[in-house]
Amino acid sequence: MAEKLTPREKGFSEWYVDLIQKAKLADYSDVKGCMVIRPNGYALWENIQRVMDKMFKDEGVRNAYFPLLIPESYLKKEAEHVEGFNPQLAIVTHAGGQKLEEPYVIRPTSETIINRSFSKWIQSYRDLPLLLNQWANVMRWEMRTRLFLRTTEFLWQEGHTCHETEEDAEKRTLTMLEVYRTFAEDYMAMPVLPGRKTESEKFAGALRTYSIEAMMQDKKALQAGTSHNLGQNFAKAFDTQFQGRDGQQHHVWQTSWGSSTRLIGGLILTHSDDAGLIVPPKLAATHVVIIPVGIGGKAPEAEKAQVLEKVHALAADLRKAGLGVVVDDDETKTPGFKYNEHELTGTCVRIELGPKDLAKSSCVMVRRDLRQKEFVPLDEAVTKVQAMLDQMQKDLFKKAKDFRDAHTFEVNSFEELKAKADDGFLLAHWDGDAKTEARIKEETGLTTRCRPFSLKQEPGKCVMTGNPSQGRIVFSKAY
RNA sequence: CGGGGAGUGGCUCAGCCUGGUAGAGCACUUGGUUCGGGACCAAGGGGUCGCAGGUUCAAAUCCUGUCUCCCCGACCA
Repeated sequence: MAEKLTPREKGFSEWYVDLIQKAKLADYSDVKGCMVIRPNGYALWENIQRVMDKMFKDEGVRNAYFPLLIPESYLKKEAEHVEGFNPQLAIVTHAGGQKLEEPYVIRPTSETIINRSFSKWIQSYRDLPLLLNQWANVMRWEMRTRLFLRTTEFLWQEGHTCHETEEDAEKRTLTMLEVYRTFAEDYMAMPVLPGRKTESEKFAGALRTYSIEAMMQDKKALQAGTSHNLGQNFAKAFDTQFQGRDGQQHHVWQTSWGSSTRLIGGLILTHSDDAGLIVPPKLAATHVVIIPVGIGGKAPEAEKAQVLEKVHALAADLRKAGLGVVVDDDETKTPGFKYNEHELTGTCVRIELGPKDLAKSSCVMVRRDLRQKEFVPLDEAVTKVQAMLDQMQKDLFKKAKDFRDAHTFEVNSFEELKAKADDGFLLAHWDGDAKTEARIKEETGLTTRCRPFSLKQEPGKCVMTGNPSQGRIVFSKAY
């Protein structure tokens, strides 16, 4: 007997692309490698922005904006940086009907142009720390693209900070990594491993790169955010100096950190099922959809009016509680159609309300991830929805974490590593040699993700407290 | 750039082998009946079959060239 395969089992990639298009999150564009983010998809981004922006501000970071175009010479000032990004650049050579004397690069990231400003703004240690963030689009000409996960143009935030000491920069790097960890786990319900990247995986121009790594439902890793300690590399290239407490000139110590619309891809790949999208309540634009039933065609007008009145009263109560509520009273569609439609687009909770419920002063509630009907008295509806959303947020995280833990293994030999190459996260010892890393990738398709560690919040900063993997590094196939 | 696959109404695809001037399902429009898990019936609108050559009385179909897209790898958030 052949088992019936679910869409995800048949082809994870196809399921993913199909879901994004069916849920109306995004489309392919005619512009190669670029995507069109539709309102459903953009709503997720807006919520990510809203939450993250608040977290940044709580850390003392302020928003600013820098130009899209960067003089090519700026990029060339930092040798590793230009070498790393060169193959991925889109370059503007003509403008105003003329060939430009110096081409402009469409930003792949903004360290260089921001440092140009930093070097003008910073005079003294009193100007430090300088903590900036920008919400922007960037462009990287990738060989292969995938909706949300890797597109030629993408939306992101990039934070850039300047500090007086190396220690301050390192603390900031870790603090922002912790912000990403918190956001991923507490809001996206996506468990992540914070850790340090290897030399070969590090950001071009950085001293050290840290990342958070998540596991998707196909057991592949997704780098969901990075935080770099830039040292003085860019400060030296752009001559960003300040007069220190000792009266001497010093180069600033810098960090940069970024996360992108890729997070939306991570959200989908972590939680969604064969019925469609599942969105953690804390990031959902629509928490509740109320579907009035028994209101079509020949239903008595009085009954219909009664149902609709109750539905709108309930919607008002839920909105008053701060929830995103949609009433789907479209009479041209059947309830069954609507159930499927809202499951596809990931509405967290569905409420069905019809004459039968009205008679009992109750309603039917269904949590998106469980899809089980529950009868709830109308006067308890609001508190019940809130409890359901809380529980759903927790359950999604737990489910994802259990999945990751069940697919994380310690391996102690190359043979074992190779044998388990498709099984998830492999914690292995590694001699630190880039050649070994390259050979393993060549032979198994595995890449190093990060060397995990724990982070601890202390007043005003965040510090590394230990290595839970006993010096092991995470190998995994990755997006 | 290598290895696969595909280009036919808005979408998914059949037709191609064995040439005869284009079909289905979904979606859309109109009317009617429906409406508690993707409703049904009827009537409509919409495509010169990726592009360019060639063979032929005749090309979606055969030949040559070309472009594009998707999947797997190399690059990468």
